[in-house]
Amino acid sequence: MTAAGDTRQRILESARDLIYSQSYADAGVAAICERAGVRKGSFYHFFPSKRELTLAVLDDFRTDLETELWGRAFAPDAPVLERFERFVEILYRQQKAVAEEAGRLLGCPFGNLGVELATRDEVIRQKVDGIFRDLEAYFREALEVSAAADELKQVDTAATAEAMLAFLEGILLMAKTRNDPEIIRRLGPAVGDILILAEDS
Amino acid sequence: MTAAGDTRQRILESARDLIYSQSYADAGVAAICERAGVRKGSFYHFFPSKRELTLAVLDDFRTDLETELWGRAFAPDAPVLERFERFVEILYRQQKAVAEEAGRLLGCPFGNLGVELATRDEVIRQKVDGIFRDLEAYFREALEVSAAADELKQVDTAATAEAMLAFLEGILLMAKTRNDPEIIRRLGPAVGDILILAEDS
DNA sequence: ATGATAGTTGACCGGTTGGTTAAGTGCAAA
DNA sequence: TTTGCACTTAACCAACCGGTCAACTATCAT
Repeated sequence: MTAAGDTRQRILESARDLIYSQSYADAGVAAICERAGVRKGSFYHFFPSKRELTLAVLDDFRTDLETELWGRAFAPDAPVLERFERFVEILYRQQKAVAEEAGRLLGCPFGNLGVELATRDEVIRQKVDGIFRDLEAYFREALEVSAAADELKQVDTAATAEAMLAFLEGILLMAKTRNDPEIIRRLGPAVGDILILAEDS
Repeated sequence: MTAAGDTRQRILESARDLIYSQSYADAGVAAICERAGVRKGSFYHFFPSKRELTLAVLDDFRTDLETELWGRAFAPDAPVLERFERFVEILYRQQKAVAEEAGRLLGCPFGNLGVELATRDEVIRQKVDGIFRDLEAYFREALEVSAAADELKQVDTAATAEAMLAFLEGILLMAKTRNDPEIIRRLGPAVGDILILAEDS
C-alpha cells in the first residue's frame, strides 16, 4: 500500500481519459504515467502490460456506464418505450457534456476500442464483445416485457436488441465523425422503429 | 514515368490493404513500402506524408465502393425497398469474402478511420464526413422517390437517410467486434424499419 | 550527344514506443 | 530491532516511428 494508496486508481483514470479522448495507439504509456504523476516503473508494478491496463479501463467504463446509463435508463419505473427514450436522452446529454469538455465528441469507448483493435488483439476484441452482449441483455429484457404485452407479433427480442444496439453505436460513430451531438437527438428516437420478427411468426 | 509506371498505384494498394486490415496507427510507412516493393524514398516522392497517403486511400475506397456497392445497389431498376435490400446483400457478401481472405471481418474502411482519427486529425475527419454525406445522398434520393409515391406521410428524407447509414455503420461495427458476418444478414433488413417524420407533419 | 527531369536508392535522423532493471524507500509484522 | 515485502525511482533498452537526404539511374526532348 502507498501512503495515499491511490496510485493504481490514478493510473486507471489517466488511461481512461487519454485512451478515450485519443485512441489506444496514441495514448502512450509515458503520457499516461505523466498525467497520473507516476513513474513508469510504478505503472508496470500495477499493470503487466498496456493491454492489461486497457482491459481494466474497459471494466472501469463498464462499471460506470452500467450504473449511470444502462441501469438508470432501464429502471423498471417507466413503460418500455420510454426507457429507450430515456437511454437516448442520457446518451445525448452525456456526449454533449464530454464534447464540451474535451473539445471533440468522443463517441462510445467500447465501440472506439472495438473498431481500433478487433483485428489486432483478440483478447480485447472478446472483452468489448462481452460488454456489448451485456448491454444487449438490458435491451432484450425490456423488449421481452413489451413483447409479452403485445402477443400479436412474434418479436425476435434477441435480434431486435442487437439491432438497436447497432443503431445506437452507429449513431455515436456518425456523431463522432461529424463532431456534432445533435445527431444523437435527431436520430436516436428512431431506435423504437426497429423491430425484427421471429422466423416462424 | 517509371518503366512499369505503377509505383504510386502499388503504394496505394499496399496502404489500402494494410490500413484496412490493421489500422492507421499499426500500418507503418516502412511496412507499406515493403509490401509494395518500394523504398521509402520513393514513397515520399509520391506522397508528402502518411496523412496525404491516407486521404488518397480514402478516395480510392470511395471510388471503388461507389461503383461496386452504392451505384449497383441504388441502380433505379428496382423498387426503392428492394434497393436497400440489395445494398445489405452486397454488403454481406463483400464483408464475408473479405473476412475469409483476411481471416477477420474488417468492417467499413470509412467508419474505421473515422473512429480512429476523428479526434486526432481534423482533415481526415472532414474527409470521412464528406464521404458519409455523399453516401447519404444516395439513400436520400431513393427515399425521395418513395416519399413522393406515398404522399400521406411527411418523411424527413435527410434524417431518415442519416439514420439508415448510422444503422448500417453500427451493424458493421458490431460485425467487426463480433467477427461474424451473419450479423449483417440478420440485422440488415431492419434498415427498412427506420423512418423519421418531418417536424411539421 | 547532351541536359533536364522523373524516379530510385539506401543510409540516416531525432524522437518515441512498450517494456526492463537494479537500487532504493517506507511501512508492518514478528 | 530485524526481516520482508509493497512500492517507488530513474536510468536504460532495442525496436520502431515518420520523415529526410544526397547521390544515383533511366528516360525523355532537343
